[in-house]
Order: sequence, then C-alpha cells, then structure tokens
Amino acid sequence: MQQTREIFKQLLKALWKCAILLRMNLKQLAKHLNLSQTTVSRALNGYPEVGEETRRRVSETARRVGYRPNPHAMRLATGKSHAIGHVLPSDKTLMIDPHFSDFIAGAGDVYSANGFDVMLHVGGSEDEQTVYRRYAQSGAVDGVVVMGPRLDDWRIDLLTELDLPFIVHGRVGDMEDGYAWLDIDNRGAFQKATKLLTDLGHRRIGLVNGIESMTFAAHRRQGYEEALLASGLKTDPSIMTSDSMTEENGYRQTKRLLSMDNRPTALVSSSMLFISGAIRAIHELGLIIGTDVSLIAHDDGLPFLNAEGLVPALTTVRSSIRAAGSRVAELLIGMINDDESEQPHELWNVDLIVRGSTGPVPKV
Amino acid sequence: MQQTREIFKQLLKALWKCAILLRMNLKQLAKHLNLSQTTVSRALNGYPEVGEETRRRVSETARRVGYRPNPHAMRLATGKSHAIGHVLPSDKTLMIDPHFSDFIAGAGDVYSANGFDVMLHVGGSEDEQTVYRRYAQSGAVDGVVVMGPRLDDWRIDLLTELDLPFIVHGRVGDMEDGYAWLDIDNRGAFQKATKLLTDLGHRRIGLVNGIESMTFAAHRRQGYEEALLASGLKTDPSIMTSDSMTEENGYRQTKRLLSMDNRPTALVSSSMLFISGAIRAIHELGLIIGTDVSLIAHDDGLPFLNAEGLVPALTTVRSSIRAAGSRVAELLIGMINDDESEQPHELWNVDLIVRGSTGPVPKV
DNA sequence: TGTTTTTTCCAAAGCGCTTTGGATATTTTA
DNA sequence: TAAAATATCCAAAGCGCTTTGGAAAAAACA
Repeated sequence: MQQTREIFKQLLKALWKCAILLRMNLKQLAKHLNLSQTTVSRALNGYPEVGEETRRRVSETARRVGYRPNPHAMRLATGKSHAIGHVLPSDKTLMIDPHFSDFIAGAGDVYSANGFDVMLHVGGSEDEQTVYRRYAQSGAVDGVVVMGPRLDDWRIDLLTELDLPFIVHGRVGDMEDGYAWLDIDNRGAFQKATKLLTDLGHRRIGLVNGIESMTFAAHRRQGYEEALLASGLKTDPSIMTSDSMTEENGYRQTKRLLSMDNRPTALVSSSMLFISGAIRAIHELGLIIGTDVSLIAHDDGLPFLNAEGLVPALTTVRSSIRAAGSRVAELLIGMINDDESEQPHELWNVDLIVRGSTGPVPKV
Repeated sequence: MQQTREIFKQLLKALWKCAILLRMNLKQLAKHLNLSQTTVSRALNGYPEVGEETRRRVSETARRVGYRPNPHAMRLATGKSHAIGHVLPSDKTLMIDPHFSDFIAGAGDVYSANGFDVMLHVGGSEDEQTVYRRYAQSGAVDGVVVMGPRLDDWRIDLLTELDLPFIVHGRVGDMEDGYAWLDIDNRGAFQKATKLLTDLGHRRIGLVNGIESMTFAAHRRQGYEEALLASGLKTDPSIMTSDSMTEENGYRQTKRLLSMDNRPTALVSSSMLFISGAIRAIHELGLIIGTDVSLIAHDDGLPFLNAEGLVPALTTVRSSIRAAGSRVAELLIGMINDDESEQPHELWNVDLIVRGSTGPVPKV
C-alpha cells in the first residue's frame, strides 16, 4: 500500500516534468480539448464569446495540466509588456540606498498583485538615458517610475519625448504639471517640525539635511526656513548642512554644529540614517537629548530603524516610504490601463509625532 | 543662420519621433537596405556568413535609424529571456532589508554589462513557489539567484526539479553539493573574531546574532562556539541572542546582556545594524567601548554605515555584500552561457580588521 | 414558415525576430 | 576548362500567443 502510494507519487512527478519539458502550449492544450486556439485563448482571457460550459472545461483542464502562457509570446502579440521599469542611477555619488528596498517592497506587492513584473536596471556601462530610450523603443516595459528626482531633472523631458508612461516619486523642483507624481509634503513637514521647536522657544535651530540638489531636500530646507522666518528668526548658513545620508555624516555634522561656540539648541534632521550618528555625537559631547539639545528627524519608516525605540523616543515627521511605493505603483498601473486618464498628482500630508526628544530650550 | 540651425534640430527631433512611432523593425530595416531579414539579422548578431562590407553597411544604418530589436520577439524566437529573476520572500517577518539594495547594486552592474535584465518579484498574493514555477515553465527568466538561504530551504529542491539554473548567495545549512553557491566564510569569520577576544583575555563573550534559522547566522554561531571551546570556555546560552537585525534589537539585547550581574566583557555582533543600537545601550550604561566592553561586528560594507567612522573605530570582520552580488551575477551568467559547466562553489575568506573597539579585559 | 439575431466556435493572419535549407555568384582545385 | 568548394545572400518556416473576419448552429423574431 505504502509502496503503491510511493509509485504513484513518482509517476505524478514524472508527469509534471514531462509537462514542463513539452512546454505545454496553447496549441497542445487546444488539441487536447478538441477546440481551436482562438476559443481556448478567449476562454482563458475572459472574453464573452465563449460558452459557459466550455470556459469551465478549458480553465479546469488548463489548471490540471499546468498550462502557463508564454509571456514573451503574449507580449509580442499584444505589444504590452506587463512590466514596469525602475532605473537606478549608476551615478556613484548617489549610491543605492536602503530607501530603495523599502520603496520597492511596497511597489512590488502591488505590481505582482496586478500581474506586472518589475524590470530593474542598475548601473552598468550603458548610460541611464540609453536605457530609457531602449525601454521606450523596444517596448520592454509599459511604464517606468522615476525615483529621487532633482531640482532639475532631465528624465522628465526625455520620458515625455519618448512618450513612455511614467510617474515620479517626489517632484522636480516646483514643477507640478506636465507629469504624474506622488510626493510627500516635505516643505510642510519641515515647517511643522521647525515650528514645534520655535514654539518651544528654540531660537537657534540647526538643519542636518540631505543633498540639496535633490528636490526633497530642497523642499525640506524651504519648510525649515519658512518656519524660522515666521518666528522672526533668520537663517544662518553656518548651522545648515547638506550631505549624503549616512550615519557618519550625521555624526560629523552634529558634532561640528554642537561644538560651536554659539551652538544650536535643537537639530532638525532629514533622515533616520543621520540620527544614529547624531545620537553618538551628542552622547560623546556629554549632552542630553531632549534637555540640552532637542532632536527631530524625518522618518521614512525604514524597518530597521525605529524612532520610537530610541531613548528618549524620537520626535519625528513620519511618512512611510513603503506606502508611497504601493501608491505610486497603483497610480502608474492605472495610467497604463486607461490610456487617456489624467496625470495624477498626490501630495501626502506628513504627520508630526511628538515624543521625548524635543523639549523646551535649556536655560543658559 | 542661427534659425536654420534651430529648424534643423527640430527636424531631426521630428524624425526621431517618427522612427520611434513606426517602431522601425527588422523588415523595415531590411527593405531600407535592400537586403533580406536573414542577412540583416545575421549581420547584427555577428554571424560569419555575411560579407564584411555588408555588415558594415548594416550596422551603420541600424545605428543611424536607431533600430532596436524587439526583445519580446527575440525572446520568443530564441527561447532565451536574457533576464535573471530575483524573488524576494513575501514573508513579512523577513523584511526586505537594506542588504538587498547593496547586493543588487553589485549584481546589477554585471547584469547590464552582459545585456541581462533583472526581473524582480516581491510579495503580492501569488506565493513564492508559484512564482518560481511560473518562471521556469514560461521561460520568463534564464536563471534565478536565491538570497538569504535557511538551514533547510525548499527552494533548492524546487529549482532543481524545475531545472531552472540558479545560484545561492550563501549556503543551505552544511549542504555543499548539488547546487551552485557563493558564500562567505561566516564560521571562519566569527571564529577569528571570537578568538581575537579570547586572545585578549576575555572569558565572557556575548553573541548578538541574527535569526539562526538563516544559514549565515547559524554558521556565525558555530564559529563563535568553536573559538570559545578552543579556548576552554563553555558556551552560555544566556549571553547568546538571536533576533532580526534592527537597530532596536541591537539596543535591547546589548542592554540586557550588559545589565546582567555577570555581564560579558565583550560582544560579537552579526550586523552593523545592531551596532548603532549597541553603542547607544553602552553609552547609556555609562560604559566605554574598547575599555569596559569590547565590540566587534560583522560588516557587510553597507554604504550608509561605516565602521571606521565610529568612535572608537569598530573592529570588524568585513566582506562586501556588493562584491558578492557582482560575483554571483558573473557566475550565474557563466552557468547560463555554457550550459554544461560545473556548478561553481566559492567560499570567500573574511578579513578581520582590528580597530579601536576591542581591547584587553577590564580589571575588575 | 422563413428571416434575422444571437451564440458559439474556428481558420488564418499577424506580432518581430531567428534559423533552416537552399540558391547564386565567386573562388579554388583538379 | 570543368568540377568542387566557398562566400554571400534569400525565401520561408517557425516561436506561442492574440485577433480579425467569418461560419455554423441555436434562438428569437416576423
């Protein structure tokens, strides 16, 4: 009995392999069903001109024999690739950062739920522009998402010219029309964050920002400056830094700022990645967070860096980059599906979450 | 003059667009050249049976009119997809971590240099196994790379059965044969790291490890235990932790370990992500790194977390995950190109870099 | 009852490329 | 100089799917 079962299992496996090797295709399946390819194709793709009974039979058999349409053939026939392109800059200075994993984690979910593949391109000899041209001209992807836009970004013009559907995660400077985008309100967020500090009485507030040729960083700086001006303070370039977002830069800049004679009593940071370094610097200087120096950061919700778990818990402006990824994917797929839909624009509000790292100005 | 130039430019652009819209294809190109499709195809793909002069003419014109072969058609005709699959676990507990970005940064370079695309799949409703089956059966990819293998990993059996070329970054438990892999010597690395500490006189050494169902973490633990045993010490489960690699866990575990009555005088950490948290905990307890407690970590070379920039600089066992990505890509492409090549196995040595965070045992 | 409409299915023509199996012109060999 | 070998090229048959333009059968209508 046991043996029979075993043999049966083996047989099944062999059959499987056979099916795979034969690469069961439409023609085979159609012959198997005594139907035409047309009918089988239509049955599987949900076209109306096929009998209910037939459709049931077809999909049942297809499932049983493990038929899977060849994607390349489908793509060739339909001209749609059912793939989304993500081109990461090969630019070595702008390294591929952990934000990307999180963004793609969100987007990937949506893509695969909708039967889209993601085609990733990073670095290599071929330059970025060529990749986009190739994508457009060869129909390798149905659309692309542009990540990390700068104040002035050639990708928008190129993609528009190429007529390849695309959506930008972020914005290009203050350009709001002519392309689809989803952005978080970086300006508002940093305005809020800075205002919290001025409201607490801080009058010297440092900014530890990302690279300001990137739109997000520029916007954050705008928000920061606005809040300062609104409180009658003036901006001081000597306590505003702009650097790539690494732990080490966070440390270095924080240490520099807090070692000044006239040191800031509060710091606004553009990234949680800066924060680990900042905390290190603050401890090293023997200062106390929330008392000697208030700390507030933007939190993208990176899973390995939890603002709430810090001691004291970190006050943040928070917006999940992963959620943004999901939504961007949804919007892009929407654009691809109904061809002539409007270009979506979404500006997400950013929550200010006040925790223990911000407090009143220390008495001198 | 200026105007003529401008008009010319416009014209060129229009032509471009035209070429794109017409989707210049082989047939068109062939007609244009007064040659057959066969010859043009062969000329472009470097086959010998075409005259030198003709080949020059063909490739010249192809370049001029901006011809790009339709990848889907190519794939359909050849059966090769020129794409590599990366399937990220949808398992929510094993979040997509920053290591992935770095790995893909390395691999992507090699892929695109060799004309391979990367097809990424993350999460979604479809379960991981189905994705692999689909990839294999539909020929969507020529091979896949398996990341983050566990001690016992079903993916190896599945992929072998599906006969889909694959390579594992890491290893499956102690299984060394039957599949291609590239791994770093985690056991050796942690043995070295721990030995450094025992040589410095430490007798109570804590381990802050990743999740030990993952092979890399299990191996690291083995190395750690070996070194202890070699020094006549015994392992103590109460100072060995295993957790997902986040800043917060690093903090929590470090704090717990160093708050024990009989606290470790040294800590071996499996990740730089733990380290930020660990440093935080150590500062908070008023201890000094390199004096009260020695610290050593594995460093994957994540670009935003620099061990050397810490104060004191961190002693590490270091191996670039990005370099591993490149090499894995190379090996896989090699396997795909010469079909019947051997399954490559590479075990990379890991360097121990002694810096300031490790010192002799503190006098009690 | 014959005619029109609806339902259900099919043959065949692509999609844009590769590749097989010649054909023709050119060169080499006997 | 004729025969064999070689260098170039081509027509046409796929690859596996979708889709167009009917055809046959069944149902609805006059």
